[in-house]
Amino acid sequence: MLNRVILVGRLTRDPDLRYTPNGVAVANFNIAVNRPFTDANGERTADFINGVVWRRQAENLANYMKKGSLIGVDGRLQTRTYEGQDGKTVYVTEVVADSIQFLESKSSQSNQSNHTQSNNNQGYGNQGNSNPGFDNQEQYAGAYEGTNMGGQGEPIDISDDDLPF
Amino acid sequence: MLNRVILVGRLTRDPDLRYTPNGVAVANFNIAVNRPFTDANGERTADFINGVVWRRQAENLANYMKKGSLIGVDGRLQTRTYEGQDGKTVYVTEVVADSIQFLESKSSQSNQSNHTQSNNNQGYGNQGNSNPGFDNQEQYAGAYEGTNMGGQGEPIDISDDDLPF
Amino acid sequence: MLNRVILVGRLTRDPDLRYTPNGVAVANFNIAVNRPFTDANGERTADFINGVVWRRQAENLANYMKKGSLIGVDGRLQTRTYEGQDGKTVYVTEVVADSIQFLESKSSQSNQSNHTQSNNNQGYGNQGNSNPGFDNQEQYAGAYEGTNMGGQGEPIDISDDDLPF
Amino acid sequence: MLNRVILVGRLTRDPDLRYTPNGVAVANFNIAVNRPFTDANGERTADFINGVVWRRQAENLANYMKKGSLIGVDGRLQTRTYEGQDGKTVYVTEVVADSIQFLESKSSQSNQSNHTQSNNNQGYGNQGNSNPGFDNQEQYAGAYEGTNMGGQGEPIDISDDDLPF
DNA sequence: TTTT
DNA sequence: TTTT
Repeated sequence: MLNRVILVGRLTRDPDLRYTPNGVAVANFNIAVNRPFTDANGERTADFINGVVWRRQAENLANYMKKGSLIGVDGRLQTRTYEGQDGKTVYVTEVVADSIQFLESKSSQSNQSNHTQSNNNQGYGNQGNSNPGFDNQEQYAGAYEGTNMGGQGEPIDISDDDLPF
Repeated sequence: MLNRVILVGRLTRDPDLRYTPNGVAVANFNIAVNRPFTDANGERTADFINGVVWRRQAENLANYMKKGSLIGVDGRLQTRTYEGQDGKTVYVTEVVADSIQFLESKSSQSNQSNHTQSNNNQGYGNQGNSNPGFDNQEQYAGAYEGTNMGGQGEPIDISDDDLPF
Repeated sequence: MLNRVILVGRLTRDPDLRYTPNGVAVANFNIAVNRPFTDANGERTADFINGVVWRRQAENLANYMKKGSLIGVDGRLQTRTYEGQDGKTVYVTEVVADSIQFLESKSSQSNQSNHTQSNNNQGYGNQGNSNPGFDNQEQYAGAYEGTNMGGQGEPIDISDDDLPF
Repeated sequence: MLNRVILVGRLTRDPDLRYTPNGVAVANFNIAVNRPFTDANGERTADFINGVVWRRQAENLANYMKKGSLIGVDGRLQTRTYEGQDGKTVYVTEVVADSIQFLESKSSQSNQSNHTQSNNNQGYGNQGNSNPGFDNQEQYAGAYEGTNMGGQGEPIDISDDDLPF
């Protein structure tokens, strides 16, 4: 059934990249999407939305985006439940991203310190081919991702083919 | 910021219509949106998504749709928190509908009993004018709503103006 | 870049199914999407939007939907130009469907004559396997398609696996 | 009926701001939306999509965005026809924007000359109140618009209330 | 348990 | 705490 979510927002923390036992990359993230209106107290508010993305796009997200980065997300809304530490069922609603567009590169962001390695994706030698044979149409969605390493303060869309992996 | 959700799904229960202290109608609902694929066990699964809709559309939803009805939803994704009965913070993600399209009328549904009044919207004398001066553009979104009282088993889109209130 | 279109509308004519020289199925269609408001003369109007869909979904669309059928479309907006018969450039904007949801089956529609074969998809012996090895993720999108051969006047979502090809 | 389009792209020319005889602002624009894949020749291609936006957002678009600016668009797909100079009917498909998000301000763009007044919105004394009483919910959509006059090369979302008109 |  |  029709199920489509499109968001533009800022990462509220660095993406959390992990690998399944089978070596498939998956990144969890949370973005703040500012509301177009102020609340009763005249404060601007935001919605804080959880998302998940898989495979190469997960790795790209973790490698190029960090807390504060602006991204566009095109995906589906999914729900799941799990048992909380207190034994109660917890209900989760999150966006499973089909594609993520980088609207602002790390290097175009101001408070660039880089002495802290906030990137939580270090040293998995098998990243490059953790997803062999990923040559179907879904790949194209992956190419939504753009990035920009030049720091000229401007988002650029580049193809997956141009990314360094 | 861009925040858009579009869903087609079936109500998992009758819509829950209430009124704010100021007399503004608001309906909560939950829809099952079938996933386009089967899970690991070959089972078709669904996402169960909560939604909210306001004013006239809330009343229309409660009046014309019920558990099992198929609807289309166009809205925004919002998050909020509240304190659970155990004092813990509960996180809620739900769709705030800008417009709802009725894709199947009550009368076109099969197990039509109608001896049970499952409709939980009875006898609020102020419904009709609970939203005076609602004559702005947002009204047009309201007109997304279609309904169909003839029971010919076919969705019809009609304007708010054609609805009996 | 983000590019997403979601529509619900009725086919203004039977889908036009063709095959590329390589045997890939492609269906062109046009849907009327009713506007949520009336025009200056109080008339309800519609937008008439062209769409294209590929492969198995093209065949399903042609096989199960016809003029008047209600469908949901999730896709991308694309533009192209061609040279008209008068030598002038013609600009085309159309939706390339990633997935199509059948919201009303042929059999649930009223003026069912069936003595005319309005279906323009006849006798291509190779349909069934015109797309061998179509077993990637894009397939799941295909499973958005539902159909309903029972004629009980109600849309049903079934998996591609349940379709007779 | 459901009709939703979401795009992120760059203006291919300066927005064209005009006023109706009644003094209502309307801006036409065209954006290039890069496709996520390369064509048969390995070239990256784009779709060139026409859009329209009304009232305050039209004025904001013309005042703050120019050729090359990156914007997000949330709207509806509409079609219309007109008679061409050769007497033939021309079919137009365009996006009517409900809201536009500024993802890059003029000042954050590099080739900033500003000695040419590319802004085609000059001196209409009635702009400020061309839309009296525009204080309904649709206004909030207007607040999607962000801009950024500081030139720090970073998109900012601000409320309509913060805009200098 | 929040971004700018 | 789930629809068909």
